[in-house]
Amino acid sequence: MTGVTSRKRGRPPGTESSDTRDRILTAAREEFSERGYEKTSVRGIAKAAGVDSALVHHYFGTKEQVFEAAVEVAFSPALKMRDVVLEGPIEGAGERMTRFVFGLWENPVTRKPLLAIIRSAVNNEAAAAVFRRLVATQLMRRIADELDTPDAELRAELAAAQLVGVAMMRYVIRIEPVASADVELIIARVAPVVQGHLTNP
Amino acid sequence: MTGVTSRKRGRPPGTESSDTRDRILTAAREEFSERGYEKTSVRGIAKAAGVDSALVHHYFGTKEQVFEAAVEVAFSPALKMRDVVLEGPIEGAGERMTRFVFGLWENPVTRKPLLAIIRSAVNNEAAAAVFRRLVATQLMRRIADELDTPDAELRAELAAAQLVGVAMMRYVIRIEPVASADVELIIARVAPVVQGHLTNP
DNA sequence: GTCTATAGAACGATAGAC
DNA sequence: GTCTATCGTTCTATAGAC
Repeated sequence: MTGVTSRKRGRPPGTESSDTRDRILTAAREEFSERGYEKTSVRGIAKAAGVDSALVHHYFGTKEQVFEAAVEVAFSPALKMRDVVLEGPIEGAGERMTRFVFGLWENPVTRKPLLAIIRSAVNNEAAAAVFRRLVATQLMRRIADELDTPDAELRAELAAAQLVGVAMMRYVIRIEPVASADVELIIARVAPVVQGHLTNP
Repeated sequence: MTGVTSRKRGRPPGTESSDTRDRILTAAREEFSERGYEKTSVRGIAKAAGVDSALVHHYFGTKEQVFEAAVEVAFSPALKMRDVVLEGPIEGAGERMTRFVFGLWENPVTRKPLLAIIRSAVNNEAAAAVFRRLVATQLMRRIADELDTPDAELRAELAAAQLVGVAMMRYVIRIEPVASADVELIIARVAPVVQGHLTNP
């Protein structure tokens, strides 16, 4: 017997194992973010994680369930964004929102699930649903609730569209010069546009 | 002998056949635009065109060459855009550019190759190269040449990014309410933003 | 010009041994 | 918990008959 307390013996159900699960998730994020849903294979994830492909199915089930588990981490920072944007005067909401989004994209850790979602949502309906849930229902609608303008939801989405578009050009397709431009220069030009979408007449 | 003039006999080389080639191209555009590069199969294109898959290879070679032939039609209207945007006073360039782009997207015929390019460019490097050639080198750079502002190229690309972002939300991912909003309402909000990117201080 | 047939490879998923 | 083995499917691409 090990020197633990007097609870039930053995591992509690549902916690399963060591770090293998996390290694698979990390590998899955890497693969999905680089290749998108269709081009990523369960076998490729398994090889990158140094395990057998059957083990991936053992932990997560189908390929779609692996994807959902891999991108789930993108939701907590995204939900934080709502608070960040709404704390402080409305005149600064555009800049706070722009800075927050570029902060996520510039950080290699948070960038991966975002890339995975955007690369996959374009060709896969399940991933598109994840994208919609992330951008629209969870985020923009709540921000729109705080605007008392007509077309508030549409405005919030057009603001988001500017950010999504820059992300596409800079991080996904990598078109120059926007792909290599200093991020502060981009923020300086984009933040007023986002602000304008939210609050201009 | 047919009643033609006295040139060489038979069909000139390179023109090959009737309308089969066009039927394949139309089917290819349909498939690539709906599924993206990876999920589209040569067999699926062949079936949609009512021919054998080997015939597709016969006409175009590899799958990648089929793709290039299918999206080639997107280039002539895009090149026309440069002229449309630059004819007339610079104060109206934003609206002309916005109207032109939404005109392409709202027309089901021109929408298909655009969808094909954007759905494919996100996961396929060859398609990404097509996208870059279309958006950046052919279009935005030339428009930037006409602006005598600092960061002209970056400005032109941020303007394009707003349009790409709206296209993603409205036509690719289909997020509400922007997916169903009246196009004139969207143009009214987006055109000033595009104009601002191009000419604001 | 259009097809049949097939080579050769990769895929998702499962059953079951250890 | 981890792996071997394998089933059934689908894919690109080519060779070659008609």
